Amino acid sequence: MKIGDDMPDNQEQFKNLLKKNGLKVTTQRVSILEVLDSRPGMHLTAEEIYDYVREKYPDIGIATVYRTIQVLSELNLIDKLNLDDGYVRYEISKGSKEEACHHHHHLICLDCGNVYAFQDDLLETLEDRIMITMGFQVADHEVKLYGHCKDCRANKSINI
Amino acid sequence: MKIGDDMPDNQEQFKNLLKKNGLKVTTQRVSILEVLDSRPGMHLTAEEIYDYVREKYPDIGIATVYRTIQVLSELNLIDKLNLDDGYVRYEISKGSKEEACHHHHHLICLDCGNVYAFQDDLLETLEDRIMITMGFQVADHEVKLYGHCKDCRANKSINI
DNA sequence: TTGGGTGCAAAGGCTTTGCATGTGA
DNA sequence: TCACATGCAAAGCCTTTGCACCCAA
Repeated sequence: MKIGDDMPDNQEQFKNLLKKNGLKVTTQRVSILEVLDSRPGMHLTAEEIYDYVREKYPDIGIATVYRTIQVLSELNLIDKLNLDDGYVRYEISKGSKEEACHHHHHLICLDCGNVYAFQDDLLETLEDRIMITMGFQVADHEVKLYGHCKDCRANKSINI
Repeated sequence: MKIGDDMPDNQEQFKNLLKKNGLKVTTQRVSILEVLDSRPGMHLTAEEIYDYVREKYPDIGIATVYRTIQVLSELNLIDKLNLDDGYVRYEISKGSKEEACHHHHHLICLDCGNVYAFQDDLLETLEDRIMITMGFQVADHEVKLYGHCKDCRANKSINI
């Protein structure tokens, strides 16, 4: 789906979700979700979201962006990512209409800066072992693995 | 070792490390390291470090604390921990005089708030699998697992 | 109509920086 | 001596908040 398409399905679901929670459907909220929804896998800062929304809706204020981000986060429509660079980043939540299947585990390439997700099940083994060895029951996780992605590693070996 | 002891070994090593890097040995720097060194496993904010140092050295400024934290971090003497509560926390680095054996993986108890470390080797399996399935070579990690620690789980079952 | 939402600007809160003074080597 | 370190205060920067106006329901 191209950026800028109408995406009626997601928008309709979003509107209903807002109504269901006693929140109003506003142009601002829809525009912000649209920005995030049309850029899956991108990790945008509030400022970046603000800039994208202003392309279509120049009068929006940054405060509205922050407030909407909070709303979207509470509705589990977006996930937070903190790369410790002074910005909190957000991306559209992939699975989960009902349950929060937050995927707070990322591979961050030190070469190209791309951020990849990886499968939950790889973490399950780790969390099982933590339970066995430490008696610690994991309920949620935030895992950031820094390294070199497949593509960058391939490019490197070419350059040698 | 009690808080407040002299810890001549670590201090001496620290002083040499400063000199080796062309940095001056100052009362402030030694005091700040002492605060961290005498509280292993505690995760102190800059403000908390500032408060502890002022007990012995009331004239220190918060800017010096921030600048010294940066120095200690560059010398790999302390590790950063970000719990996303608006503060960056620091703890004395355990291993590693030479190599940075940063242990950026923590278990954070949602009940008591304690922060535990766990063994590196539990992550190795995960990182091996990431390489196999994704072709991503992990170089560093920051892993935060939130849940319920052994003690809190024990206390809970008593209370039922 | 009307209460929640928005835009603007100001305030908050952690951290960094500029600058004159202090001090370790 | 003198370059680096410090203390103070101001500034930076991201984010939140107060308030009057606006608008979806």
